[in-house]
Amino acid sequence: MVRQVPRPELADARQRGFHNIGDASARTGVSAKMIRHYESIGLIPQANRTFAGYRLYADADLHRLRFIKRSRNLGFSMKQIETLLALWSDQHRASSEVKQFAQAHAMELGAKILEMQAMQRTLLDLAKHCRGNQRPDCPILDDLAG
Amino acid sequence: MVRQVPRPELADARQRGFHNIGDASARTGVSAKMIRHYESIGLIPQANRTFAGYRLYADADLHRLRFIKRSRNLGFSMKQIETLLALWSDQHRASSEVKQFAQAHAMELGAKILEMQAMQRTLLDLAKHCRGNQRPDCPILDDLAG
DNA sequence: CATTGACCTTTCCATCGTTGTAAGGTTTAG
DNA sequence: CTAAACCTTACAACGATGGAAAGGTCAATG
Repeated sequence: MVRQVPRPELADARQRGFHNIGDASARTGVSAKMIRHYESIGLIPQANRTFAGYRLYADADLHRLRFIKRSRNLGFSMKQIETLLALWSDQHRASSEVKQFAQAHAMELGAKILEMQAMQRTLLDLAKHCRGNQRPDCPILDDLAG
Repeated sequence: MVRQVPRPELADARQRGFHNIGDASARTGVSAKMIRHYESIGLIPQANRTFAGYRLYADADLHRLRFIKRSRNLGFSMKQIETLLALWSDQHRASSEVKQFAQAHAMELGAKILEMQAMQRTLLDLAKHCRGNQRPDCPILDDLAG
């Protein structure tokens, strides 16, 4: 009676095209830490495990992780990425929906940019009026003080 | 034997020009919550108290709170504000020190602005190539998917 | 076969600035 | 006297990430 392999070991899984979390991290640029985190908040499905408890990722999972990574690079929040992922997997959604979503985010970014530019302008303006010498009098602090 | 007033009551303190935390908040735009927080992290000195434990603020304290508020509005971090407050109360520091500090922060802001502008450009570019109609095909998601 | 080092696991904590909540004491106006 | 509006502290949460601890597993050595 030949005993069956007692556990689907990691090496087996790898040969069948699965990746452990370190591999997945290296291939997607998402840290193992964050992969686990994304799983915990439901952004990616619960990973299959080896009998030893190691997470296993198929190529589709890596694909999803790269999608998340790219979205983060564009400044989308986790909540927004949740929406993007839903749109991505919804074959029937209208592209206008996605376009609107992207444009709305671009607007948000624009608002933040304007805000920061205003800060920067004020700062540079204050600095311009400051002698910047050895003397203590400084319009920058004077302005902050009101 | 005339009993002395057992506690310096709030009303008394108010008449002597002190403000309770709600007052201070209203007059500075800093929430009571944050005033307490700033005290806990040492950004402002521990407030005097009435015998009942209510915090009391003098005008100088309000001044300091407004300084903090304005600095926050310019995007300085708490740590940076700590430095600014130190510079503010240092009568002997050179104005060049303050100017450099302000300019350094302006540079930081500039870097973040560039980053967000790049995100925005990419997003708008993607959106431009998306039809935005009833059909499901969408270059935005295609790009995010890689 | 034993050890070692590189991996993996979970759990907890920290960051930063701000807000919310809960449970209780104080003041003030009616 | 009571109710509303204040105040107090202590704790938790947000969003995204990193770090550390304590322990199990795997692969390649000796």
